[in-house]
Amino acid sequence: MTTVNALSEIAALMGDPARASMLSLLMDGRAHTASDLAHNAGITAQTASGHLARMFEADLLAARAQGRNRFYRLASPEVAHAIESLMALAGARATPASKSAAWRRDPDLRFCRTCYDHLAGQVGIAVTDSLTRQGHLEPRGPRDWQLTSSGELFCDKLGVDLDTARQASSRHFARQCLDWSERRPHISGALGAAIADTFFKRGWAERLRRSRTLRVTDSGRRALGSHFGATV
Amino acid sequence: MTTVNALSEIAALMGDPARASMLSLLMDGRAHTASDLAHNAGITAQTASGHLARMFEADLLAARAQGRNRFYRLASPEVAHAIESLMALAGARATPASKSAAWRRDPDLRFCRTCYDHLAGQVGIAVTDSLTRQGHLEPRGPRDWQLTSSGELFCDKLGVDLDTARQASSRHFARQCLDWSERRPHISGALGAAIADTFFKRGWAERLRRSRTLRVTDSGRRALGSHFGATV
DNA sequence: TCAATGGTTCGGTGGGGACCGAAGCATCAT
DNA sequence: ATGATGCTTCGGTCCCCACCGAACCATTGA
Repeated sequence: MTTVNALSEIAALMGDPARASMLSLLMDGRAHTASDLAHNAGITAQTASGHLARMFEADLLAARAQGRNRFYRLASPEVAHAIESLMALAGARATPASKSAAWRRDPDLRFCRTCYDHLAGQVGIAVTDSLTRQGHLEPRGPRDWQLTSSGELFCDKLGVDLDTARQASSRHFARQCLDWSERRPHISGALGAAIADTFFKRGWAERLRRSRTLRVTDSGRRALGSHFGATV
Repeated sequence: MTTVNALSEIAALMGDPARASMLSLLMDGRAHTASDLAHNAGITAQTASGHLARMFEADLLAARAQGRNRFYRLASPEVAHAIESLMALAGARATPASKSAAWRRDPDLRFCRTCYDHLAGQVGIAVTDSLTRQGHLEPRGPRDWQLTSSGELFCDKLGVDLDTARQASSRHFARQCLDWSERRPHISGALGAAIADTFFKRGWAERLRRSRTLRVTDSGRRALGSHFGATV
């Protein structure tokens, strides 16, 4: 009886068109802002806020506040699995993310920029992905990474000033920072800043005017390919 | 867009407490009369009739008229799987305190039950674990298993009807089904059904009246020990 | 044929919840 | 400071739908 009630409660949450629309968007596995989800569902922000709070309360969603924004994502692979199995019943296929629309506006800023003192945008994500893919970085806690021994070697070879980075004991060493354009975490903290410094020192990237936008140089593109296996 | 609407419609159907109660009863894989389902859900016959018609229209249920009675059953294993995956979410949400309270009332259900047409609960997990541990079953893709050559031998020795199982080419042969009480996959699909049939045929387990709960016989316990190396 | 039983259709009622306007807080920008 | 932006809370309206009473149809058994 209790399990039946729980079943109906979960299903009822997914059964509202607005909430289903949000969940469907979140099926891309990334985090989206509350206003993004509201706009996509065709409802006002205050209505969406209520929906998101209810789904968060039911552990369907996880939330993370960053600045003025509040990012929501699916709470677990099990949630995605349940949604997918419901979609299978309807004979519908999972919708891949259509990001072409968002890509058009301000492409340079989305490509590469600073996030305070570290790299963000597609380049920041590419660097982070490369480090994790090669086993240089592994998760430590919910919002941090830790550098593996191979990661230390890699950074030394690259010329990243790890000693200075480690002296800033008051700040996180390898922090996850959520990227607002890519909606995925990139590396920040002392290590992220040290990596960005390396990019500047070696002439791989340079700041534009007085903006956060960065220009990736030709040698920078080559470096991204050779050191990080990224084609940008 | 259309796929989102379809998702919300299916979920909304499962989101009503009365309908969820009916679906939960039908999870035993058998057919039940409309009045049976109505009584179980605690609603009048005419209300239940409306619910059943809607779920039938949405292809969640299949119906068969026999005399004055009308029997309803789940339309497909996919429906059962979707319900099971929602139950997994609901079970995860429950706090340990209330969870144990709910399960203390029905420990047998958690121990052994049918999930549509195959074994679930601790016994279902034990069988599945044994098969993988002995190398009879190995992962194939994200949600399937495949039977190894030693697995075929093992099934033959056990008396599992593999030929019939293979003839059901429209359904998955060895599917992973997430168990809501154990939170781990057990084996479903045609092979899962064939294994469950073997348990019934050899008198290792028997259905309890009007429920998904199974009783494991003494010989069943011995068989679990000798064939599957499980102490239950 | 006439009851008895199982199931469905119809009409009216009531409650829950989805929705938005307005207002209140935060954070970021200039 | 001042405004702009993102998110939330509060209050009130409105609509959908679950529910039941009553009547109707179909099958069975006498």
